[in-house]
Amino acid sequence: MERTKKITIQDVARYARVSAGTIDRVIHNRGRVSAEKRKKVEEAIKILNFNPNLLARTLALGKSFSVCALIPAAPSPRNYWNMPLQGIKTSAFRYMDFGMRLQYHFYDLFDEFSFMNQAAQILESEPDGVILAPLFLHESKSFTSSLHRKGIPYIFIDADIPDGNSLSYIGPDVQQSACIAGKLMSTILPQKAEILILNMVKGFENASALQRMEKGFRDYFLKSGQQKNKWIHTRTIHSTQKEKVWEELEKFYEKYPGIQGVFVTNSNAFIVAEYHRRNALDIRLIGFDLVHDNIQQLKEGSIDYIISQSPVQQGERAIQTLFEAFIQKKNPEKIQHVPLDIIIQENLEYYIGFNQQYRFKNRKPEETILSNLIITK
Amino acid sequence: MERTKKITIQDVARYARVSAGTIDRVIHNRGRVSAEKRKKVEEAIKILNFNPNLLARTLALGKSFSVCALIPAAPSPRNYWNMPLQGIKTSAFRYMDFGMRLQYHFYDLFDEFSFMNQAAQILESEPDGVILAPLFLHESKSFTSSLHRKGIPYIFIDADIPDGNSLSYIGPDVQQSACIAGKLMSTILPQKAEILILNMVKGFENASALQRMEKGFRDYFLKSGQQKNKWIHTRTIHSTQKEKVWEELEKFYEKYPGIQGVFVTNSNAFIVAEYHRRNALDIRLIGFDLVHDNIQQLKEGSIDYIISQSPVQQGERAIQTLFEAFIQKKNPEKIQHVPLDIIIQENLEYYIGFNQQYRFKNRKPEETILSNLIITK
DNA sequence: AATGAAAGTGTGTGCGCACACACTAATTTT
DNA sequence: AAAATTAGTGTGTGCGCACACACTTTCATT
Repeated sequence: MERTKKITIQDVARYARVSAGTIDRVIHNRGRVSAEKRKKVEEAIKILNFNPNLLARTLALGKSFSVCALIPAAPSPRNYWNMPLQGIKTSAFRYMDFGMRLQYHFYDLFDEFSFMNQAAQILESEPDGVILAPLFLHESKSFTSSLHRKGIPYIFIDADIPDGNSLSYIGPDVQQSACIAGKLMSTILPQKAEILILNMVKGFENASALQRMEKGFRDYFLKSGQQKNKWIHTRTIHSTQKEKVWEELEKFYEKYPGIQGVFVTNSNAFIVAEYHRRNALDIRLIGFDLVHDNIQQLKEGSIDYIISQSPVQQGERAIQTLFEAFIQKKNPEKIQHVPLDIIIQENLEYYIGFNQQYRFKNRKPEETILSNLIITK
Repeated sequence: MERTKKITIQDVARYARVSAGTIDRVIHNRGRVSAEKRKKVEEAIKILNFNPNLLARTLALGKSFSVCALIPAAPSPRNYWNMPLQGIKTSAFRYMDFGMRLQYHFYDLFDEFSFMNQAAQILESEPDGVILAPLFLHESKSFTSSLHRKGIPYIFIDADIPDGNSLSYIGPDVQQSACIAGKLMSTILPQKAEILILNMVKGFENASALQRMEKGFRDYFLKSGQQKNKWIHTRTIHSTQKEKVWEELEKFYEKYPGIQGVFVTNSNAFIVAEYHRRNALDIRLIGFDLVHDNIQQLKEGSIDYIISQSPVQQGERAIQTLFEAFIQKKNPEKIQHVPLDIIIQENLEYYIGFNQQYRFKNRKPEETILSNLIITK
């Protein structure tokens, strides 16, 4: 714990034989510096390897950055959308003293209007940055173009809308994750098999993601030369309600009784798993995301593989990216893919434990984040 | 970017009708405060929800924390040990302004003496914290007990030596990772099969880890009721030299020609993969860690699965943990398991890409970290 | 009753930086 | 040629905190 010294602006000033003010002008390109001294200063900075102290800078500026997160509401603590939220919360909490202020805006997964509503609120509050999960394609596009017009940077998480204007996309490579699903499916099915790709969406969601998902899955079998042995169907059920889905499944299985494997393209695999279990169907099942019900079904063997797309990390990286952009003036990578984790019964506990660590670290952030906020001007 | 205001020590002082100095005394338990005022202050802190600004505090203290990392040297950039190092570097860089000073001490993976040598140097420099990969059991124990005596906290990464004194262990659950290997192996082998667990160690390494590894692997087959159908051998080759290993392998395969799957318990699976390829042996292979040669062999199909134990993250979390312990006075979790990633040909690219992000973010940290260091007292 | 120590409290300075302001010297304007 | 700009530079203050120090009050000691 010794007292050490980094090069400070004063050291540079002494070395260049000018005052700290001049150094400051050079650093921030504020002009009002003669060419001669500017050169001297730049030299000194280089030679002494001066790096402004981020703490002092932030403290002196005393600015704060408001960040809005626009994500689906998690109706229960077990819901998938709690996980990115956890990541966002913990990370934002960490950067609070740096002036990061976080506001959540939740929308109803099944209600475009709630999305638009919240989006409008965000636009009104004129934040410095936005993190959003663009589940509704059309509405998201409209929202982000408004943000772009206002010069407010935004980050997509979970799903991408490649529009060239977003600060970054943080999430899985959809096509790739589907390809992994294909590989895993092929390891648990016989040579010849009939497979179902099952989409469950309420209605008007980001359809291109579904297409890329399907492509990735089919591509695996194509690339590995199995397409002749695999008969792959695709079905989209426009609901995520248990009864409705079961009904549709019943119809489908009646028509295609030979199905041996199902790939569910979102986090609702457990609904299918339950159906299989109830009807004593021996069908392999692969799905996404470590939500509670999926975990249960994996434990009981009704789901074979779960692919997890680091949801907590997505939230963390989003905040981290904004922090770096605002405070450190970094230009982030346009695309930040997150690890895709393959979960089976045997490693399940460790992923759950890992998430709990996050939950633990994050005991009471929301009060502290918001109650401290007093806007003075 | 508005100007916002958090509760400051002055606000609390006004509220409690005392001076800032008194608040400070209460916060730091420095005594010299009457019971009456102490109570008032504590109340005020609670009511106003005062959280000292970490930036200002760090700035005012001006202390720095020296951290020593004791890990194996990475002879080439492709070496496994570069990955934890990357994580350590980037993370330490991030906390530089908080006073974190990092020093690397590398030891030869095959030379206990170099370990002891470096360890002695560390003890002499009396750092505030130590991160070490305890590959040599005996030497590590001796080193950490010295650290303990001196009151220097230390963190194990990669492998654990449960001694009750370490600040934390950050790494995989060895037994669990082996269990996953078992599961994966069982998906790619026929019902009845003969399997080899292959250890490759130079000599006097942390043997308990090997034992737990073997136990985890065998346990899987036990738990899943396959032990009667699987004949599992264990061999330990006391070398990691290609020729030597090949020689031993040849002998072994001659004796047991029925081997259909090999599980290599460290990052040297590629050596075995090459042997299989050269001799056109159709043997399934599972190993650890995304080192270059393993990646190659996975691409070419000579390795079937690679289990990766988030090496970069290990380094990051280690630094992060020390930061939190020093700056935020947090008590870290004693055991921090990292995610175990299952890598196949199809998701390989994404893990590599992910690592490259780190490498990119980390362009020139070492100069900056060390050259700024001037110890004044 | 005088002295001193100890307990209790407030003030002032510095951490490194950003920025407003004051000041000087060199131009330009009239 | 005097006045008014403007370019170029240094000084001072505050961000929120920790800590040294000065100061006041209390109470034991002689």
